[in-house]
Amino acid sequence: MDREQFLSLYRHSLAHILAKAVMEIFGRDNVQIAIGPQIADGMYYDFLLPRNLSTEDFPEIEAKMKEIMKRKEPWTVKEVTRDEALEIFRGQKYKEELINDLPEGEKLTVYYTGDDFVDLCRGPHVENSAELLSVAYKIRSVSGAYWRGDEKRDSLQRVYVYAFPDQQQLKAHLNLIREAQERDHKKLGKELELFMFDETAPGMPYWLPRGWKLYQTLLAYSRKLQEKHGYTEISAPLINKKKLWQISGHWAHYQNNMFMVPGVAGFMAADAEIPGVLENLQDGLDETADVKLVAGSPVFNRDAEDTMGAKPMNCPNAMMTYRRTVHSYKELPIRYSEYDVLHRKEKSGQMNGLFRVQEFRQDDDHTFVMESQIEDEIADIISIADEIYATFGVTYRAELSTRPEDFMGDIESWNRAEAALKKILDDKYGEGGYEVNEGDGAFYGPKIDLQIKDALGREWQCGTIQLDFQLPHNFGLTYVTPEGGQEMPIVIHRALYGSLERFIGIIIENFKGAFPFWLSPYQVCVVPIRPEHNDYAKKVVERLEDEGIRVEVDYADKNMNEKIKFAKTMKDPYIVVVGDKEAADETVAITVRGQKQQLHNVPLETLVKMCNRMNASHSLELLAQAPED
RNA sequence: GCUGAUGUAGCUCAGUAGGUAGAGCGCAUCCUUGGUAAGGAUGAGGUCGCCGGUUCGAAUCCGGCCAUCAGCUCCA
Repeated sequence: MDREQFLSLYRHSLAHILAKAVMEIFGRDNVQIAIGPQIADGMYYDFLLPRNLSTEDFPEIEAKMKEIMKRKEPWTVKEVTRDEALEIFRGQKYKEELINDLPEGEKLTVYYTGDDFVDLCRGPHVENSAELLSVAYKIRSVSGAYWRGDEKRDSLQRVYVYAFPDQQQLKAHLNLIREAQERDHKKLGKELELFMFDETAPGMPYWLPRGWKLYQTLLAYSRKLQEKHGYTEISAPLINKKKLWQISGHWAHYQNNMFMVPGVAGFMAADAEIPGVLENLQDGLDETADVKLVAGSPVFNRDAEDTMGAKPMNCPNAMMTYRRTVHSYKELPIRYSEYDVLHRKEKSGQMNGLFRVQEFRQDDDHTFVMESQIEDEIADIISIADEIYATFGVTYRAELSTRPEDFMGDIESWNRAEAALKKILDDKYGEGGYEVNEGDGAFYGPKIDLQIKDALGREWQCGTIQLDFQLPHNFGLTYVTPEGGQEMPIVIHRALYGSLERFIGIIIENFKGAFPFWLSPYQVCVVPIRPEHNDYAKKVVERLEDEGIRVEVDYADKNMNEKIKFAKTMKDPYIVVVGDKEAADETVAITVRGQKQQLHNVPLETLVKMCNRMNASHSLELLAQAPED
């Protein structure tokens, strides 16, 4: 048996033990058991319980599991028919549902642990609970989870358990988690003074001076790259009247995710009480409240014509920009890139540092093409993606999502578009070199998603390339064909960083805050040893700044160790110390981040050359010695 | 939105039989004039997330709200 099979065997078995333990603690008639699969670092089991669990329950459950294993009960497997299974699990509504959903005639297996616990399961399992005694496990957490992942169905309690073959491996895993916590971008963002949040603007980052330098560097890189590929940048209003959102379809489909500036219908002439006010439209009609309005209060009306919505996406305004004038087929493709601020209102509990915010920018683009240009254009986009991701040292994989059932447009266009996308992906990654999610595309067109993999092996969806037949239609976009007729262009939406905010969160964790030279907020920190060296330090700073190198310096009259400590805390790539010797020779002493040995007697011009070289090549590695030439 | 948890000085955190708060770092001032990660002394700094309740008295107990974290669901 290989490791994978072994892991699967005892993790599944342990899930049964967990379920049995919970049933014994709460009484079997008070517990509805759902499902208990294995996951990457252990397993979980979902329960419906008479009360909510908390961390205080963990020791009792863990002890009960151990107690059950110590009974050394035999496990027996039994093949049953559907009716027999329904009899066995009578009263367990989730099990009954699962059994009823299995295809007619399918053989079912049930596993008994001792003679008082049985679970529906494909197996295989251990033969005796005693085999599990050596396994290391620990309850990780409890969280809410919906039955079958559907928020309209029962809310269950999911008990997560770490499970490994032995204590050592469990410990190693806990260390990996600690490593991930150390890389946590929320923690590093604070330490490195990159960004902050305030409760008055949930999910909306404040970019601090250092973080903003990083942000601007990313933008500059994207701009420069895209300029080479024929992109032109635009900027458009952040809020538009509801009319625009009605045309684009956001008013009907995305309103709950939009920040609104409601129109004012007027002001209350007198105090009034309005009964039957719903807190949330989606909550149904059961919970209403009375709302008191005092005289003079404005009466907001979201349905008023002058209601404005903050844009959650750039597309509608890009359509407006295209529509400004008549376009010839000769102009296409037209590529409008933009980095405007977007707002998306999230349900509370969805925010997560920079990974999930309510205000962000994308490296967005809308390219207007003729159908015949799709293939070349997307190949070009992918070549940009290759370059960007390689620059950050991350690998990625592509996923194709195809026509859903509720698609819009004619099926012929869909087929041709999907064939074009497939051909590009086949050429690029080889057949089968990418995943296909049948029916997972947006209703307005098929899409390619790009998932990157970071230093800890975690995957993130960043890039997305989507074809759109719907918006050009809604906005009545056309171009003039060679024959003088009118044709609708197809729009390609694409972003490669995805959101700058999320991308920065990812790279903070990927690099553990020690950014490549070209990306570092400050690239060089100059440390004059004594105030009398400030003049020379200033000369060094000016020389570097002339070259566009980001430099910080501390001229204060204090111990140089304090200055060095600050620069190291901030993970500046180069710390340049200047004293008597350096001032006399016009050299610098460089401390390279992550390297103990310092570089002495480096001519100032050599330092300039080193910095320029790394900036030009966007290199991932820090030059750790002065180059020969 | 759901489940669990958290919210004390700028930061990291102590502080419960309920009696109006502490440390380290950071900051300010002075001394130290220094060659690669914390020199020394003194000092300032807190409506204990917000609102309400219980109590003679609440950082501490109870309720509501807000924000954040780990997940679920959704997503860039």
